[in-house]
Amino acid sequence: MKPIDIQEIRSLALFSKMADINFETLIRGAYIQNFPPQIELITEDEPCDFLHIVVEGSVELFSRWNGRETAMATVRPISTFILAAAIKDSPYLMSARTNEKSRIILLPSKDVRAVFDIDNTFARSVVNELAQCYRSVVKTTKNLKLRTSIERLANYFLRQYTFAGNAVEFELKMEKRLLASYLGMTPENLSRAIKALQPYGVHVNGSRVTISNLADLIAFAKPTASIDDPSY
Amino acid sequence: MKPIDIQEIRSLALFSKMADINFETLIRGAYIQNFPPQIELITEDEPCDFLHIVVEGSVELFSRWNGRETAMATVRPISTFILAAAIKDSPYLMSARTNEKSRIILLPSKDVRAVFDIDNTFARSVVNELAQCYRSVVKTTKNLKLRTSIERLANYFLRQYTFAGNAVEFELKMEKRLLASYLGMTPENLSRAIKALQPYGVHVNGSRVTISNLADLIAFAKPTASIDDPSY
DNA sequence: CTTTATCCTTGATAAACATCAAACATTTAT
DNA sequence: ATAAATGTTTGATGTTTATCAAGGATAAAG
Repeated sequence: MKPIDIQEIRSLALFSKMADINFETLIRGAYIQNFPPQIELITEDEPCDFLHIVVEGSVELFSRWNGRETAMATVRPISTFILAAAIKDSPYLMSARTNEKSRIILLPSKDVRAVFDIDNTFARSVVNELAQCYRSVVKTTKNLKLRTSIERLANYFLRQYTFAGNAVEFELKMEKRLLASYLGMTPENLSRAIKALQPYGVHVNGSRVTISNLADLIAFAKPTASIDDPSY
Repeated sequence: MKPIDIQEIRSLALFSKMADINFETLIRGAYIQNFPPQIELITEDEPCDFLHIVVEGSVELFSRWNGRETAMATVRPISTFILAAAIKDSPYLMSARTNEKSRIILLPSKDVRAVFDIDNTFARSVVNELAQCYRSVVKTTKNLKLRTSIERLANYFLRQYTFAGNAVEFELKMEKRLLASYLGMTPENLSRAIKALQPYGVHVNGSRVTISNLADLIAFAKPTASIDDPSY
């Protein structure tokens, strides 16, 4: 396991512009922990004690209601999660569990709020991060309400294609049942949705995805920046 | 039509704490306009020129994709909308239209960003507003992914019951077809969902809703703060 | 390497939800 | 007040998606 590179944390957009002394304050109170897979890190409705930073591995944000559960997002290195709850000192709206062995930095949310109160640059970085998060969830809502499950899958593949550097062959980064939950469908439905995309030149073998007819897939999926472009 | 009460705007959480001189700057550049019903105020994917404040009437935020359309939220006086786009200087993610005759204040987003850059108190208010917006959309996503359409309607009625001051009789604040879209269903399906709630003591006559058996409705709807409490 | 557990797929079925068309109600405009 | 336009409800039907059960593949554990 490689050591934590504090400079890498420092260079995150959220922290890169703040005063050294305030960054020091955050780091001084920080914990770093290694977690095995499938550990529930936080539970929704509980008070927010820490701002989390995923340094290695990956974390699933999910939510439960009435015995049902749904995946909300996957957080990968290096990024923070539950910033809104930490700043507002509100209960978590989502739970989080490790998907794999993960290293997590825990910043006491009390410290985060204290620094937020005195460091104007940090406060502005928080604005940018929150605005980004907000827009991301709005895109998710649009995706859910405006598209069928097959359309959501097709556009997911196209986003992964772009993320992989316009590679027509790439690996799924999560288990299919997790992908299904993330896309708002059952695993069985995902299996069938994959089949339904074959006529558009998409083939999935295990976790390997091959797009053999990009034009057809795009014509079917009709991707749009205001839903599918993460930087938009 | 009553005149604009600047003090009322000033007292919004977003503006109440900022320096007078900066509030002046915002107001100096502001336009106030009256719009008839069904006017499209902003269109998604267009650059964000103004932060909007609804002073009278109501505005529907909605989104289009591939010939489909869905209602995302309704904005009522007095509150702002599309703050994230204004601060980030990013294109709108949603379109907006007046639902009824409405008065809207338009603050040039350039001014908003300029004041944001110099007024630290305002920047912090923006954080709070954005965090609130973010959490609100997360709740919407949970509502959509974890509940059936009938469950969403039942919980909507309970939220309105609470909003009306625990009144078991209240008026729907929007057309049913808009409510249907907001809840992620068709108008036909909403009609049937209303019927499906009759056994739980919910009766709807025109726009008048009567809850005759609150306990039964709650038992069915299973409301939870982390989805249904707007202040959570 | 074999066993065991977990995940994935498939088929059959059921539930949820959408679409279409027509009747009915309500609102708006003349 | 009346006609026209728009919104709502209902019934019939079709599509989409979920559930249940079983078999097959894959990966982890002994």
